[in-house]
Amino acid sequence: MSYIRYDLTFWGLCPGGRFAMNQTSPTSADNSDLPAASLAPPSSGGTPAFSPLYQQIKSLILQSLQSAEWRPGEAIPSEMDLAARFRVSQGTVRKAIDELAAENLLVRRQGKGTFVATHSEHLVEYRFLKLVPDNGDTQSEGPAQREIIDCKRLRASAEVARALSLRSGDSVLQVRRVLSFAGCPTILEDLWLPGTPFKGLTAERLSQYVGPMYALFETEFGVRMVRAEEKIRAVLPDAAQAGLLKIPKNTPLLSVERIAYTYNDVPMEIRRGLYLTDTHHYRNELN
Amino acid sequence: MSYIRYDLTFWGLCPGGRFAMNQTSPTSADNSDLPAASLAPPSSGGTPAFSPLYQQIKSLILQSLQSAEWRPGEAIPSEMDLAARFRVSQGTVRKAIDELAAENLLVRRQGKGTFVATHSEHLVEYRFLKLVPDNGDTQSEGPAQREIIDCKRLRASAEVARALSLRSGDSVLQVRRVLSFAGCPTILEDLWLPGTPFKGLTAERLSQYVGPMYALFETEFGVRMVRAEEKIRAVLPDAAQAGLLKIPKNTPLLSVERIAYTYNDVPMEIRRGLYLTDTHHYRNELN
DNA sequence: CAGTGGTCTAGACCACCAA
DNA sequence: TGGTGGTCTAGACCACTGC
Repeated sequence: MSYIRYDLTFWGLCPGGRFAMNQTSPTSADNSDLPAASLAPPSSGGTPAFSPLYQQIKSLILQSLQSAEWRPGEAIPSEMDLAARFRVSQGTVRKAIDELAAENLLVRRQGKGTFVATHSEHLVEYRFLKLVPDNGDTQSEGPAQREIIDCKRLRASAEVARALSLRSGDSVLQVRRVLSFAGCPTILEDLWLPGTPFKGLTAERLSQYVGPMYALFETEFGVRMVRAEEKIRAVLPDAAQAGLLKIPKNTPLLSVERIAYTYNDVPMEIRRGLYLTDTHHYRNELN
Repeated sequence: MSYIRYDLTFWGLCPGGRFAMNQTSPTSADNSDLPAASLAPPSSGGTPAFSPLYQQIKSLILQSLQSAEWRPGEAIPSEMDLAARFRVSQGTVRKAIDELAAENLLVRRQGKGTFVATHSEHLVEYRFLKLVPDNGDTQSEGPAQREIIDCKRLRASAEVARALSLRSGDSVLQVRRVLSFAGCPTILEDLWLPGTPFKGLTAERLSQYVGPMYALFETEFGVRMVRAEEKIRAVLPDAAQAGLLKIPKNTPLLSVERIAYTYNDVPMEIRRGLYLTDTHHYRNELN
């Protein structure tokens, strides 16, 4: 395991509370039986590297998520249990969980517990797909029909390698598929996955799986997508693309280039979608 | 003024704390000198209408923002002051402010205070504009050159009226402008504003003002945009649009239809942008 | 130095859920 | 009925800012 950023000791860099003490002269506090990674001394150069307790707790919870101590859909220990485990107050654990819930890594359910977020929850939950029908009625349209056009292993181009933090020439999986709504081809997607984490992924498994692709990644490969960035442009299709979407060549399309990340900002997927926007639109909310 | 939703009395609908009491038999608690709107009895039908104290505080703060008791850029009273004013603990005020800060209505600055968010802060802060240069360097590109093409008053079409919650035929202001980066026309915007709140807005004032348009709305008309929704499509320009952007007619463009809202989800602007995406892209983050 | 937001604790009670 | 998250309070101390 790797140590998290800043100190994990409870050695006097906490602003208040019962662990607070002189900032510049840490004493040997009662931290003999703290969780594993708590031995890095306070960083002694440059920035003070002050990290509040709840951030350290957040990092510890994050590590447990990463190491799959708790799996997607499962409940994590109660706030009181975690408070006892980390030897902090419930309020501190609560604040850590609050942030993780705000980032959609955890889901709180009153009376039941706190659960690891998952893409498999509601079968029609395409969390990262922001294309919606113009009438807004996602229900009547029903789930998308999916057709795998292609699925092959190849060597990463320089561009793909860079985006996925691989070496140029490493094995990657390339998938092309078409999504249709009400029989109408609407989305053409090309995606690239790093070969190693997705060993064993084939066109058959992709075709047979019911539910979002990210749910399959979770259950079959233990890869949970947590966050994504998209770059959107307007483009015209080439001949092959126009053919697959069954549209004239001069039809403008939305080009959506996505990079999806697992925990710790590790990129795990590149996806380039071409969206037909005559009956659908990309919906976004600004705050 | 209008009463906020649910009860504003502290009459026994608070789950815990010193005001907690039997939920079904509110007594005459010591609330003789509470803030103004605190006389609505607990709603006695349908849903229980339970609203936590901090939500009620949040609503009260929101009212003060709406009524311009504190103006954009100004500091609001300290947490302790607000706690005294509302007769709750600092922690409760803090939670209310936390949510408002998360919604970008307030900005916290440690050691200084809590401030009403504003669009005029950093001169180059186009908060709702997500178009960025492909190289990511927003600085080198510099601020956009703006040219007002047209600015006139007319009667609202049915469509515009509906989106702005006006009556068909009400006065609206229509503006067309072009934004250029490094001399290159990149964005063509048409926008519609309700006539009454923006009485006195002219092409001259738009041209002369330095800074984001939303900053002008704030300082000159007291209209603060808080939130927006966008619908994005790929389109081809018509002849006039192509001419203004100086592009061939078959250039695909991003069509970005935005509705911007003030406080309380009141729509105050429709904006339709055509974005040229050969050197720029629309950047979005998914969580 | 005083004032502000930020962190932490301890303890109480409430709403919701499942058994 | 007991356990979980949710709310509220009171009090302490810390970090940051500006006078």
